[in-house]
Amino acid sequence: MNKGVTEPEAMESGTRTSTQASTVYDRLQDDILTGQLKPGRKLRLKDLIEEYNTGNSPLREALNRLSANGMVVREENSGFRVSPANTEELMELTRTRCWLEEIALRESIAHGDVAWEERIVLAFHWLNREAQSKVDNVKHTSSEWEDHHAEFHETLISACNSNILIDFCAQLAKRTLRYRNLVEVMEYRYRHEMEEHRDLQQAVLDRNADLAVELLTKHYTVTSEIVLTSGRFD
Amino acid sequence: MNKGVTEPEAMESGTRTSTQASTVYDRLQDDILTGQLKPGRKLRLKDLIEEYNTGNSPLREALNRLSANGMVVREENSGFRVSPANTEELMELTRTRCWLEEIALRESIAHGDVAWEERIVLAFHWLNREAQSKVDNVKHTSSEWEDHHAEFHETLISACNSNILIDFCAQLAKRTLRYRNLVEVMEYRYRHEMEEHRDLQQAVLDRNADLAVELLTKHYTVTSEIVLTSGRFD
DNA sequence: ATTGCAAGTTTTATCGAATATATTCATAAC
DNA sequence: GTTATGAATATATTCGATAAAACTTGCAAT
Repeated sequence: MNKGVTEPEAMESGTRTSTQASTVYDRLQDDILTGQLKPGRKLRLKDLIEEYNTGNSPLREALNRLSANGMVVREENSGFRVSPANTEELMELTRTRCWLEEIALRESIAHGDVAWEERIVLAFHWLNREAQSKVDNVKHTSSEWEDHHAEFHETLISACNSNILIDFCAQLAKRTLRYRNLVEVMEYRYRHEMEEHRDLQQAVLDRNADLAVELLTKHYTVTSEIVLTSGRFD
Repeated sequence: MNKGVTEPEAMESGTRTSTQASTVYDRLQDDILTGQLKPGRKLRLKDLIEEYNTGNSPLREALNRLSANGMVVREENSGFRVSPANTEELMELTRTRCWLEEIALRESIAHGDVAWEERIVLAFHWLNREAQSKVDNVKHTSSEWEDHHAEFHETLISACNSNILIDFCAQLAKRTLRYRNLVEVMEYRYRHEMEEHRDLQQAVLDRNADLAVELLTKHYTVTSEIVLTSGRFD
């Protein structure tokens, strides 16, 4: 509109240094993960441009990034859709996640230093606290708890000495989270997760790798099974 | 221009059903993997538009996809560059690759069926044949051998029952290949790779998981070390 | 010399329009 | 009824131009 004057002007939300493609990427990913955008749903460019109040190019760039991460599938010459969800994929995700996190956890336990232990203690503390406020019926967005939960699990494997592996695990965690958010019933969360996390943390701090791996694997497997029986996808 | 008649017209290369963004994606990836585009190199849009004879949008879409795969790094508001290469990353890649392929190989050996065995035999045959023609000084593009090589390793782990894991391994393979292509001296290939592949194949067909894993791990580790001592990155 | 600033230049990111491709719908032939 | 055909419509992809941001350069002050 104006060239020389670069009016700072009311900019939606103070997205200073970030690019538009990146913010719409974040929002899209978030909406997919939280289940706002349902699996398999066609992503019509025109609609998204309206919905996310952005332009053609940034939107397409975001979608292209998401497609490389498996969040979205690209259909050559006919646009994009949210990657479909099905039982088989959740099982595959869980299986693979157990394999990868086992390695990452063992390596972390073998090489983690004191600072790593401290980060675990802190992450557990925050998770616990959040869980407590949930029990006490304090208003909390479920996403806050999810953030702390993700943070806790990330911290456990953060000393594995491979950022690539950490990144893979993060991808698996995200894609799994989507399934959890697809089942409406939230009951499944009120099982013994607090105890599970406590025991897991203890085993890790004790450097008891075998036990820790067993607990972690069971944690993921049980969650997956609950989700599988609670929800119908595909 | 014309609608009903779809004039074929001189179209660069017969890109029928594929989109322009995808073809430039393939070419870019190829040029990065083969080392035509050196690590860390700035990717100026204007230059690439010329070089790849394409437009702004498809190019940016391709770059965005590549950035999600770690082939290219995005620098918010200042474009793209080829991901830098350094000793540490190669070591991390190799380490991670050994971990992941160990799992994938063990699973494949545990669950692979007869068809899988046949695919291995075939893949090995083609690789061997290609290697032979190399020894005989028959003209061969190095990429042909690389294709067969990749195919062989992919086949070994193809029965692991997790496409996600297979995909991760493929990513690691690609990113490792780039380092191999960075060292000009090709001598490193003329070691006992043929024997290594033969022994590996044998162990796999014998369903001797421990031996197979040992051979595979050594194969990757040795290659990595040779590359590390032959080339200087970072 | 070094730092700070401001115009000018280059490069990136985004927009709006044009083109190519897919999809739908109606009609006709079997 | 089912399949084939072709216009009409919708949608995706790409182009060319504009705006925004980063980077450079030159000059002035310390």
